[in-house]
Amino acid sequence: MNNHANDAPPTLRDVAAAAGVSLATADRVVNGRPGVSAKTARKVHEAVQRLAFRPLAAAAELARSRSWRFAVVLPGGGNRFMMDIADNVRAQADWLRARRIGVEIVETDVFDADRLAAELAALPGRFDAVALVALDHPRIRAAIDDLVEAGMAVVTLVSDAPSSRRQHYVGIDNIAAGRTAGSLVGRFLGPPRGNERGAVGIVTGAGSLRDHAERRFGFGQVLAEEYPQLIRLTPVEGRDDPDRNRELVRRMLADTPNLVAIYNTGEGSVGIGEALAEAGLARRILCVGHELTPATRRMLLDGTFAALVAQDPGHEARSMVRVLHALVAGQEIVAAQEHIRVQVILRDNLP
Amino acid sequence: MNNHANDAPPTLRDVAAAAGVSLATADRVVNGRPGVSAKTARKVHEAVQRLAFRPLAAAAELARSRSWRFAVVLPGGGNRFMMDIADNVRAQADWLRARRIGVEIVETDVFDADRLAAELAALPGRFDAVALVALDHPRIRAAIDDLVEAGMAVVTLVSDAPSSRRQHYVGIDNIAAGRTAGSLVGRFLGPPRGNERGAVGIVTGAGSLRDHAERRFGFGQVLAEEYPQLIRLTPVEGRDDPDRNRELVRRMLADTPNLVAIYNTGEGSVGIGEALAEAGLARRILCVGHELTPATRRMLLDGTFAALVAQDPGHEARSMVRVLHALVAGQEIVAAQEHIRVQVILRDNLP
DNA sequence: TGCGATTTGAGGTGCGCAACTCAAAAATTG
DNA sequence: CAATTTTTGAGTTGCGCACCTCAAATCGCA
Repeated sequence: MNNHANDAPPTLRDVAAAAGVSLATADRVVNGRPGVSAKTARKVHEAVQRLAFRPLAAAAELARSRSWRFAVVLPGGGNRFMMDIADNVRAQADWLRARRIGVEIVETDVFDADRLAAELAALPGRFDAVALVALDHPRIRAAIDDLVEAGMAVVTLVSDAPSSRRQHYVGIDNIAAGRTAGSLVGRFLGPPRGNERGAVGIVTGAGSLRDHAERRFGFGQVLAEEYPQLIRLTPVEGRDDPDRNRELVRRMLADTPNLVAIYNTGEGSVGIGEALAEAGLARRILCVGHELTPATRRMLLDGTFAALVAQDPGHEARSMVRVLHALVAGQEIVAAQEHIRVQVILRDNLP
Repeated sequence: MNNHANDAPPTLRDVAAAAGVSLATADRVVNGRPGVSAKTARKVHEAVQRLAFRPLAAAAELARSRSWRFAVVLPGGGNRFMMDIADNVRAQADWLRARRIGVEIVETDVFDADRLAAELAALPGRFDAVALVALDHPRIRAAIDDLVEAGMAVVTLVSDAPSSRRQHYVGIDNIAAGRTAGSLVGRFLGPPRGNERGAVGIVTGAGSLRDHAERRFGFGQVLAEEYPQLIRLTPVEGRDDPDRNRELVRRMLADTPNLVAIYNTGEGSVGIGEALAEAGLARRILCVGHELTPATRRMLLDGTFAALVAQDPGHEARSMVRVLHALVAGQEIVAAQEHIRVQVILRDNLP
């Protein structure tokens, strides 16, 4: 199926010759510079098509000789998953250096809209592009739009702000993630036994982050549609904090004798495991949570958690950098490569 | 935590200056050319460390001005998953051209060891590197070792030949994949009801491909350890052919009144779905299979299959090319990026 | 026809590195 | 010590492209 077996890839010089124009003109057309008549431009474009010309990536990059500065705005406060992302960005240091890309990680309180907005407003001029964990808040949306207005490339990370003008979102479909968790809970519990209706507890981080809200929504959807025999308890907010989660689950266990499962939409699952262990109910109440951390890995192995719904922080860190680079350098984004999967992790397919 | 805020990355020229040697000497050391005293080499290495020097990828690639030819040896015969891999390789055409990499896809009968070995023996000279779906056979192992001996980079794809000297394997851990399928079947079936012991049918492709054998092994392991109440039927071989599989499952249904689940280690799941539909047993017998194709996607959506264990052919195609390129160009392989995940796909997290 | 505006060609420079040559300097040897 | 070998420096070339200048050619229009 190969057309031109002729090995050496064509250069811009070849294109110019094939089009019957000078190198300068071919260059003007290919790089969209002005001062070329429509007719000549067409000749060049045809030659590009015919020869399947692609500028050699290395030569183009070298000649352009630009360097880039990216900012990555992450929530501070020891969130394990966010630390994983930061570590994975740092792990790319060599790769980034070799491409003249400088990345600065900015830690901030993403729950404080004013603070985050101020942080964002300080970025233009100092950076060419930003990735941020977005808070779904009008002020943040406006701040993002201002960044785009200022000519920066902006991508959201992990939690999206779809109504803003951000160019790209690096993260999972959180409704699908919630639905997946719902299906796992429903199927793992199995068909109802007799007339007893089991109750399912929902532990969540905070109402203001879009990702958690979407997960709750997807989870509720599946349970309502497919497993109507299950009673969904009102979600309790533990702000991703293990200690708060422990306390909340203690109370949940005390109040709900028919509790059969717990779903945690966010971090701090270890608190849930502790509360269950105290009550001697580990492995007797089905638990499904999110994200693979040392703590959740342990609880998956010991059976406290039956499954995790996860996204790969390494993939996200690499994808984010690639996307930012493609955006600022005007390159194409390989959609399939940048699609972040909703992973189901059982004890048996732990990475 | 940044050390040298000084923005512009150091060049080899800077390294030479810092080490107090000439550019030529610095170049000799960095590129491992002979004729440099140990003492001088040390000085240069120290300067490289101190300045955190990395050759600019674009400049190095441009200067080397080499082109590469890769061969990808895939099984012919319309296997959907393999076609997906081929398509994903072709989809990288532009990316590959821009890096002077030519890829040729070679279709062959990987089940025929002699034919495959002959095909492999013809590669040296014409190609710099090979990726192949390996048959676990002494003759193939020898053929792979010959390729490596001839100086080619060799990676196995999808099915490994660990005892050969191939430099890398691009694919999933098939034992883990089988275990995952086993856990899904066990958990989805739920606790035993009364004294009835359900039977689990196993449909497999062929004994000679290592990937299928490993999946059967992992599946059997989990069922034996965790779900002893389930009876495992003797695996039946359908050679990944839907028609054969349909016939085999027809017979299985006739012979096994207590059949509760079917696991297919390979392709051709659609035949299983058809046999179940004929018998009016779709959605009543739990099915778990492998790989996401149009057919399995449909059966996942209509509930015939409860889950799929999958690997991402796009990821594998891209990873394979990256790894081959890194191997021939002497670059580093980013292990985390190249790790292929064992994915669990439910109706809710379909990509 | 002649004028100015537009289009095109020719050529140069630099990006950072790999790879090479040749001569000079230093170290090693008999 | 001289003769040799080893090490080092200085310099060149080319990779393919982006980006620039300047002059020549062509065009449209009055």
